[in-house]
Amino acid sequence: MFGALYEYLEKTHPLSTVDKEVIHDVFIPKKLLKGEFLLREGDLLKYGAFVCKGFLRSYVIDNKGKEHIIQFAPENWWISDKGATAEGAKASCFIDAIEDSDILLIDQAGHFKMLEKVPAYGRSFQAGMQKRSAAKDKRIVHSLVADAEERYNDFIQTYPSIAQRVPQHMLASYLGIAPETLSRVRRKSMRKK
Amino acid sequence: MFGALYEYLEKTHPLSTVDKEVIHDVFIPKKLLKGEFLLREGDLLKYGAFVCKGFLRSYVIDNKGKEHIIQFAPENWWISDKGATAEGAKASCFIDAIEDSDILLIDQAGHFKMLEKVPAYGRSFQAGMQKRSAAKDKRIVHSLVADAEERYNDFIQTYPSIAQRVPQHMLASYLGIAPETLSRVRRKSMRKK
DNA sequence: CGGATCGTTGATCAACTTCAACGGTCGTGG
DNA sequence: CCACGACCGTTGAAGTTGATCAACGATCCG
Repeated sequence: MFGALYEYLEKTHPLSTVDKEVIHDVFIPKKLLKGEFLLREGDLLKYGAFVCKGFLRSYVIDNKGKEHIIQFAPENWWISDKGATAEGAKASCFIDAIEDSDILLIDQAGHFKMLEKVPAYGRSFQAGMQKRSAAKDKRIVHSLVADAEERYNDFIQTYPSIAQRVPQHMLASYLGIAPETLSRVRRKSMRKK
Repeated sequence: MFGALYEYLEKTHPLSTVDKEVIHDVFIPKKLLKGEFLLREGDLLKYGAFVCKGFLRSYVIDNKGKEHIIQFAPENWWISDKGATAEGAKASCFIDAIEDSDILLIDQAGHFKMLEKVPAYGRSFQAGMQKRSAAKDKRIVHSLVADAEERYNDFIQTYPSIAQRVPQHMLASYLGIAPETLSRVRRKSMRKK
C-alpha cells in the first residue's frame, strides 16, 4: 500500500530506509468502499490523504441542496479540505470515494514531521503546491472565459483518463453545468466528428 | 520603498540587518505610472513583484478580445504570472498599474536566494501560498454556486477596500459579469437598504 | 422481476449578455 | 479657461445560453 507513495516521492528525490520508516510511522492506511465518506461537512478536520488506488472526490452542497464538485483525486493525487488546514478547524466540504480505494492519511503533526525529516516530501510538497496553484488559476480563468462546450472539450483534453472514469453527472457538477446541458454538448461534439 | 516589505515580512519573523542587506541585494525597485505595463502577454517572464504602494492587476484577453481580470494587487500584495513560474517561460497574461505604484521586483534566482538566506521569507511565502490557495478554492466554488448578485455582495464584504478603489467595469470583469449587469445589481442592492 | 440510478430528449423559463443610446466627469489641447 | 473627446456608468430592449421541469428508455443490482 505504501509502494505508490514511495514511487510518487521518489520522482522528486530518492528515499532512504530511514525515510521509509518515518513514512510508515506517520501515514495511516485506510480502505474506503465506493460511496464511503472520508470527510463530512462540519467534521473535525484532521487528515489529508494520498490516494494509492481508487478514486475520491471533494464537493460542497449549496443552499439549494445541489452538489458542486471541487476536485477529483485518482491514484497518486492528494486530497484534503484546503480551505481550512488550520488545526481544530471544521470541514467545509465533503470527501467520498467514487470507487473502492486505498488511501494513506496524514495529519497536521505528521505533515510537519515529514517536512522536517524527509527531504523528498518537502520538495514534492512545494512542487505540488505550485502546480496546483497554476491549475486553479487556469480553472478560474476558464470559468470566466469559456462556455459549456469549451469547458467540456478542454476537460476531456486535459484529463482524458478522468473523463472516462467519472459518471457524467459528476463531470457536469465539476464543470458547473447542468447534466442535461452536458448531455447536449456531448451529442453536438459527437456529430462534429 | 523597502519599508513596506520589511514590515510585511516582519509580521511572520523578525529581520536581521543581514537579512535586510540581502533584500536590498535581491529586489529591484520600480515605479509604474497609472496604465503602465509590468508584463505583456508573450513577454519573457522574469519577475514577481511586491506592491509597496499603489494598485496593480493581472488579466487575460480571450479570443473575442474581452479582458478578464485574474487578480487585484493593492499594497502589501504579491503579483506575478503564476501559470508559468518556470524560467524562460512566456507570460500568459498582462499585468498593469491601475494607480501610480511603487513595486519591488524579484526574479527566480532572487527568490531561491531569499528562501535560502532569509528565514522570514520562507515562512511568509509558505503562509501566503496556503492563504492564496484557500482563496482560490473559494473563488472557484463561488463561481459555480453563486449568481451575479451573490458574487457582488460577497466581494464587497470580503474586500471592501478594493471594491471602493476599483473602477466598476474592472470589478465586473473580475466577477465574470457584464458591466451593465453589475450596474443593475448595484441598483437593486441600493434599494434594499 | 422491480426499483433505483443514469443519460437523453423536448419544452419552457430565467438570468445574463449584447446592442444601442444618453448624460456625467475628467483631462487635454487649443 | 473653455471646449471637445474619451471614458464610464446607467438604462432600455432584444437576443442567447443554459437551467429547470418532465417524461422516457436503458442498465445495473438486489
